[in-house]
Amino acid sequence: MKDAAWFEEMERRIPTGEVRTRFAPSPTGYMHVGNLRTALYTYLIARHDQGKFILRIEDTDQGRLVEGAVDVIYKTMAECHLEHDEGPDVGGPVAPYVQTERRPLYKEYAELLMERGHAYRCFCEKTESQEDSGDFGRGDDPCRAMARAESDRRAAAGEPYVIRQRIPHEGTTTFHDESYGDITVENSTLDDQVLLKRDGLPTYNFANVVDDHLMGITHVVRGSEYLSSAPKYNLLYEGFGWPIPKYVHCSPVMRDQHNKMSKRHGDPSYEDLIAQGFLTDAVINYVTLLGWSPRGEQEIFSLDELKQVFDIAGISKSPAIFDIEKLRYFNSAYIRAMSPEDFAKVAEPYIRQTVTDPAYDAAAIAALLQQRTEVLTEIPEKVDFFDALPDYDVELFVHKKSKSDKASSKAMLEAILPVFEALPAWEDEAIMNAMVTLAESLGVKNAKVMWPVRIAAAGKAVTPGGAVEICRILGKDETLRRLRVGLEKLG
RNA sequence: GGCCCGUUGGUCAAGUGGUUAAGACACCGCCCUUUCACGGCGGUAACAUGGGUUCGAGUCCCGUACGGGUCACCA
Repeated sequence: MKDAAWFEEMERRIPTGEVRTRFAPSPTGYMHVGNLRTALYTYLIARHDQGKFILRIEDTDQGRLVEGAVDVIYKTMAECHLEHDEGPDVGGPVAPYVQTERRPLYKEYAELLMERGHAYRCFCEKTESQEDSGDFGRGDDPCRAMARAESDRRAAAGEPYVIRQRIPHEGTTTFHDESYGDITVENSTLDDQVLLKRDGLPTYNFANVVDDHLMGITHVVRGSEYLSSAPKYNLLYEGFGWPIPKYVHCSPVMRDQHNKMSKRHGDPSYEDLIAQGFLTDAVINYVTLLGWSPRGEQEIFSLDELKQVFDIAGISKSPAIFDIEKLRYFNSAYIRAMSPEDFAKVAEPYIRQTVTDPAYDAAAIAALLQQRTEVLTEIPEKVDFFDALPDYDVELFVHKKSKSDKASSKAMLEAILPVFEALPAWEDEAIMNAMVTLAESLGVKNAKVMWPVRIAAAGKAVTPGGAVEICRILGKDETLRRLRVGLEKLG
């Protein structure tokens, strides 16, 4: 064990005088929505107070490491603009930021705790069944009462052991959570949890306390599943004589009344949502509002705005059900708010999935789509008629509101065909004028001419943009061809 | 099962003893509109439940029900 000077040196390194929060994922795969929300809250709490946001990788479970998972974390956080001030890739004053690289530290602190009587070695066989292992911690672990001399002797002899926390049998422990308030539990309900595993690596609970303290973390933000282990954390902090950070426990994000969002149930992760055509900013905005509410009535917030207005007091205690419908609404709002150029850029790959003819201008099509797109993935199907006129049902020409039927549609198409043919310039205004003029001369409403033109041009009832825009983009020749196809269908 | 937490419309939620119980999504209706959409206006719809405390309770206390979490050498 290190001497007092070493521990003092560790204390001196700890940054003070600023808000410091950390996002501490374990690299087990993709970023699920609950994780993203926790990361977001953690980030916003730091940024709101001009504090530091730290990324720490919790990889103490050797059995669950997933290759490439750390990269997914970096990538997702960068995409979401959750830039961290300290972390494995950027360094910082309390490096390293990966728990397996901090391995020697935990042993020192576990021994310090043992020195102070708040922990002890346990030489019992590792139990496989959960029921058995549960029994141990309640205080009847025979090793708890073992004399220190014997413990030292067996350890020196190379006998494997774990280090357990010595929880008092009597009394109660109270901890304070920023949103749940004070919570008090009987110490007798707490178990002598393992601090240092047989493999020498710390358990999550122990590594967290040591790292959070050594990294100067002021706000511990995490899921509410850790609420019940919080008393044991307090006992640990007290055992070390360390200040207790502010706890912010967040309720889970649910898929329905009974189940958390989970990959197992087929619920989307952040990556999935993006693949489904959602915009990062919309996802961030929506997820932030799942379990947190601002003071006013504004709902659309940029990340910068969130940094200003986010406050811990707005975090709710009860679980929130993820509603993809509302996400769709946010997404459409974000799409509509984009500049036409930006939207064209993100929409083009989707447009080109079905509109492969380079003669059709993707930016022009994007302009039609922007006001009526909820998710990007619905774009290909919306514009597939440009490449190939669908084999549509002739009944589409029947439309009550414009008083169109098959006979009138046929008459209108026959009448507009020569007018279109004679048009010198194929532009919106000319196309519109042609149809309006025809309608006037025939004494019918504009819609009566425009309805069949749009149907014939697109071959579907719902289209992005009206008859004019569609004809313009199709070009004169193709429009005329399609109008003739329509006439054939109408007999 | 023990312990802990939670419970306002279908969903997200405001609300911190006195309100006609906000707002948003979804839904319905109307208007606008060359279709759809967008937009505008309006509407349906909630304090889990039983006891207290109080002049007065969604708000405070106790019980009940329901839901969730936790009880690993996982995080």
